[in-house]
Amino acid sequence: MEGYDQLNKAFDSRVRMGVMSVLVVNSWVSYKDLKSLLDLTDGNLASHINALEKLQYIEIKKQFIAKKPLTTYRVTKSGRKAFEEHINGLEKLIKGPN
Amino acid sequence: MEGYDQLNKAFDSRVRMGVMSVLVVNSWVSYKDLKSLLDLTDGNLASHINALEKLQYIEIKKQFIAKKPLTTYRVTKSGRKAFEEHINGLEKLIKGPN
DNA sequence: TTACTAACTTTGAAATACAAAGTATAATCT
DNA sequence: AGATTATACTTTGTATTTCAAAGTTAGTAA
Repeated sequence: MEGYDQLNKAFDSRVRMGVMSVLVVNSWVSYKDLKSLLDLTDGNLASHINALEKLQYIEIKKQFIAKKPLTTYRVTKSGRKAFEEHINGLEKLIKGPN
Repeated sequence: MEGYDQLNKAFDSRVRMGVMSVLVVNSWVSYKDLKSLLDLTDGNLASHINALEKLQYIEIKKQFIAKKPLTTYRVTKSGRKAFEEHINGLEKLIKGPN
């Protein structure tokens, strides 16, 4: 099974796939935007973000903008690498043998 | 998030991705082969196969070959469709906006 | 001071994952 | 005949994960 062992357990989740997919193409996306983009509850988003942060796949920035708190996220270098590896595995799996 | 809502929860698993990937390109693959291809324990493989069968994504055939039991699996039409939809979602996610 | 917003955290229930051990059936060995 | 082996599960039990709902905190606004 070519590619199978390149699949990363961290991305065995629709939500985490969604978060990473957003973050690999957009830098510093807000909590609110992620929540609405992926249509999640607070508890759910927070726990997935937490998991990705613990793995150091994403990085967090907290600021006040227009006098309101704004938390934003971006993917780290190793997060990007891990995600690419996973995608790579998926592509191999999907293409099949040939 | 283009593609995000095409992701199928049923395939939020390395093992089920593996099983489906094998089965979309090979018809009637045996239990034993799946187990060794994906390097799984019996309990684990059986439960994932069970889940896929309940969803009617795979179909099971039981025979005796060379006087030994042989259970084989193939993907169903709707399983193939569901998997393709998922892959489609993944591809959209991965390609990003552009 | 009360209400509101962003962003969490906590709690708890349900679902999922997984290994280890046990089971059923038929075949083969002694 | 009795024991052993192979395939393919099923059962059991634990650990992990997922998720919603409710609660929390800090700053802002009326």
